Amino acid sequence: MRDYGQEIAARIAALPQVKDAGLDAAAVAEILEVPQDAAMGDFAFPCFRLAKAMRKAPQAIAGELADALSPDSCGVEVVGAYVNFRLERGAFAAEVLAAVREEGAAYGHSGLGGGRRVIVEYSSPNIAKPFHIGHIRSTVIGAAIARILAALGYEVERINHLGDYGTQFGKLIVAYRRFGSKDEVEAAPIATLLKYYVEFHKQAEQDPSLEEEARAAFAALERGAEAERELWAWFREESLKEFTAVYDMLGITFDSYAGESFYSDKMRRITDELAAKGLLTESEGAQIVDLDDCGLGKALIKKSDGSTLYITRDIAAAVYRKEHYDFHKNIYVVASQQDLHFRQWIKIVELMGYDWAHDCVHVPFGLVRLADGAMSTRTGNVVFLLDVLNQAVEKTRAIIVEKGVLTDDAAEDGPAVDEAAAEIGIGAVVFQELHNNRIKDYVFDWDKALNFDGETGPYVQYGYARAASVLRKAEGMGLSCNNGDTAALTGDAAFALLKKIYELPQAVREAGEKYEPSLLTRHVVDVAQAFSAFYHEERILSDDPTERGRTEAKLALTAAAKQAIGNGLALLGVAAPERM
RNA sequence: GCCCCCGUAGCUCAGGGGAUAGAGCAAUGGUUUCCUAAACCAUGUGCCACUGGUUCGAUUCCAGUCGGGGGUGCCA
Repeated sequence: MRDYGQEIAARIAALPQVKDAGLDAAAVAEILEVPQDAAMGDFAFPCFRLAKAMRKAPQAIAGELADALSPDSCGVEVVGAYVNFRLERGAFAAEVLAAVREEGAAYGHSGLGGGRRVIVEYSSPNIAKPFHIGHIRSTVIGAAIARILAALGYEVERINHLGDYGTQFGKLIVAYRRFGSKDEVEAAPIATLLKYYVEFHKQAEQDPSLEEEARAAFAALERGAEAERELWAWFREESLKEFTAVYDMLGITFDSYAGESFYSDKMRRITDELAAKGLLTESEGAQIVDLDDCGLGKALIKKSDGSTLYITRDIAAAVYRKEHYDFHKNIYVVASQQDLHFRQWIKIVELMGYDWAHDCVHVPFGLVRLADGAMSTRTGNVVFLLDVLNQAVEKTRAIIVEKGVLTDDAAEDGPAVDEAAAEIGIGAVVFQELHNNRIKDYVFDWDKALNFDGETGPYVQYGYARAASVLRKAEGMGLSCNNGDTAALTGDAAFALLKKIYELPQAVREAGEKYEPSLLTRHVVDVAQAFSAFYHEERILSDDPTERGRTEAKLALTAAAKQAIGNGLALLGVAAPERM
């Protein structure tokens, strides 16, 4: 597809006045903007920056540039210090529709990545603890980033760095030995293990020696003690079963579940290497790397009892991944709380002499709170993800039944209502998670989570379903959506929609470059809003033979809007129902 | 104490040197003999936390202040 912004930038940059001012096409493209008010035009070039070099008022410069440009374009006008450009609407429509039709499900994708390998680590729950609403963030944001990068032509490796190691397992082992029961665990693994975990902390408050005992149990596990190892493996296996059910609901997959335990035998090498490179020093009986000079404090590598900490595991994991995958980028979708942790270990890897330290990227996100305070598995103040998903599905089912369209329309499909309720309800939860800047903290609110009006997943899905419905009817009427008279698409609503569709690939690219799925989510909302406005403003279907060319052009636009919305939703991991 | 992030409409949030600062929710009014009303249209609100600096121009960049959150050695 043509890049209109680049073309206009090139034309401006070719002008002698602009050349003399020292601006090349890339610099002009950087300055060129899209006016916030569409009435101003489609692209705008502000002339303020030329004022110094040309020693003239910006307004005068704008007039001069417009005069120089106008012989080969009719869509140029001057407003104040801006040169505004207007696209030729019919030709633009033909260009965009052809591109979407040709690229289909790959519209918005590109070869930017050139097949370079990128690791995305996400989700990474702690085994033996249930998924709460806080865990949805890494899971859903990470999966979206992975899909977006894959669409941009990177070879993506998805890693679930399971929290399947550490002192917490010492706690569980101690708890299980003190008051656990095998039957109870097997009946409901995560709920039971969580109960033990909570009970452990309650008892540890009375008897602090339990903490010591737990540390000892983990130290034994790390040494490879048979009994501890067996219990640990059992806990891991049982809880993984339950996680898989949630991932299935969300449609999320991984290429590797190599978690912390996977690196348990790869850490000796790291601590040896740190010592050999003179980075390790002893302090209060523990081994540390002193990063005070970089303003990063002191990083604890090895505890005084000889066991390691997660920073050592992260370094070992990074070294392993570089050797095993030879990544171009190694991306960690992990809460912003761990910012210092990442800055510390990435700095340590750099000090070890590995220049690829700079290819390790922490992609942080803000935390989820409840109205009555921080969520804590330990104290039981939690909202479970499964409950949220189920409630969203149930509410959706109620709406579907109330509306009745789906039950009548697709009664012969039988499970159509179940399927749609799942797609829409879960889609709503996922979509909302991807709607805001990931760095923002937020307070979980049931009413908001179950609101399906306005800028929400169901709103976007509804636009998609309506487009699908129009296209189904058109097919029944023997109308095509593959051609038509694009002069029918020069109305404001149609043109606004075309521009949003045209901008989708750029939104995908920016979302990938900034690891910020919300940029894509917002754009998909824009496309859906533009389609809704178009749908209301202009009647699409008509059986008038003299109107056929115009009707088919509108159908082509409807098909393109459906494709753009569908492609965007697919990258976000939200289903696109054909009916709702 | 020190470090990091955030502060924009009643609420939830976009925007991010430049043309009158935008959406959604909530509120009010309107739109269905017409392609799905989970929709569309209309109406109102802003010392863009504060103070200073850089700039032709700052809500946007820089410094400081205040407010909120997070982190800050034997959890992850």
